[in-house]
Amino acid sequence: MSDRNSHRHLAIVAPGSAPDASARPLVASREGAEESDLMLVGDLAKAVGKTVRAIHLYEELGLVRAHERSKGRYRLFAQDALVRVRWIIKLQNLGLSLSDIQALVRGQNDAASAKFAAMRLSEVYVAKLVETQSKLAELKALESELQASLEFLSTCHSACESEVLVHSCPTCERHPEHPTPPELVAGSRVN
Amino acid sequence: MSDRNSHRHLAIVAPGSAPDASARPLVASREGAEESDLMLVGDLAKAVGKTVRAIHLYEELGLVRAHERSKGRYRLFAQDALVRVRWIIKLQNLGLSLSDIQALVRGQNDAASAKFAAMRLSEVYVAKLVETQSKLAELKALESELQASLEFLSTCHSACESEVLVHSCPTCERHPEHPTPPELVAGSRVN
DNA sequence: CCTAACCCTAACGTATGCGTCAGGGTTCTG
DNA sequence: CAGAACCCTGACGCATACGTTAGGGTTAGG
Repeated sequence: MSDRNSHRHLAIVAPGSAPDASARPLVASREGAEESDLMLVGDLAKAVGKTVRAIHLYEELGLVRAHERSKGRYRLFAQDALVRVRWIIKLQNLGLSLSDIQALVRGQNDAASAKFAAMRLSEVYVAKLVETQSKLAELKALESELQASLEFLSTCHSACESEVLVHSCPTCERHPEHPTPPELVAGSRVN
Repeated sequence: MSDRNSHRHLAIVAPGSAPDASARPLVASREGAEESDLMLVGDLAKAVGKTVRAIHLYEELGLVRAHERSKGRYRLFAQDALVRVRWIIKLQNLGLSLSDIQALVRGQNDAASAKFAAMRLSEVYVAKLVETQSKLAELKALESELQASLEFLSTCHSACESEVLVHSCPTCERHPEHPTPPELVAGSRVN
């Protein structure tokens, strides 16, 4: 946590009309259940597990927006920025690049109606669901291969002698359960 | 497939001793069940779904080796190169970088015994198994979120009117099953 | 011998997602 | 008012895994 952020007050400047120049509490203390409305970029970053640089980048790309700026041009983020950045992170984990996300955001912003926006979003999510499911299948297959390989290799640990060299593995008879070694094992011995 | 590779013969040059300069069939036809022993880099690349450049890179990094070279310095790969490259690809899919794989290969080559090599390999595979399982968990969670989001969004499609603007979504009452929208939906509306 | 289709080496280019200065303000505490 | 701890805006740097171009041989068929 920003050690020194705990008792801060910043003056804001309203975005639309009257530039509220009067000092007003914006970033309150974090003690107990007391939660403030606005936060600095460092707070946002820490809350979502990203760096300040990353948040800056997202803003540059139009993926997040500060709710307002302090008099000193500090970015002041509202709570919904947390939701937004977490959303970005999830999309990244789903395999979207930042420019994919940029396109998605634009599509949402440009949508004439909520219904249309929902349709666009659905299209992307359907595609990603399919991709995710095939990734899942692939990873499950790899998981099985790893397990089979580890089982195979455990026999090497228990039944093989220290003098045996790798190059004689092809003629090894110590793996009754595995007539042929798993690919993850076979591949390591080729060269 | 290399369209023109189908009737090739290359003279080889032996690696160790007598440089067998006599012409000898090396890359045979691919028709029917006839399979040859050696292949050119392009054939290997196509067989594993990588580019020639990628194979070259793997060789540079010491991850694969051509069995021999033709008189004209063409790389001639044996069948086990297929096993090897597929192994490399699987390791990549498991999240190892090429230099991780390089280290792994060196570790295997340097291993004094088969048993020791097996132990080293096991260590890597155990770590990757754990990683893979947590990735699986993460992806499953994302899959569920996608499904929940799509279900939520389908209500938008069926129950929302075209005139409704996105900004009024926060007060929408059309989602009885979802008191609060899924994060993948909520995040798309913040800005 | 000619040519299409490959292959070789060397080396620079590319896209992504931040990391990392540099140079200079801002806030809040004491 | 001093100082620590942040924040701001550029802008260049970086690692990965190849892509691409350049310039030049090689193979095998016709």
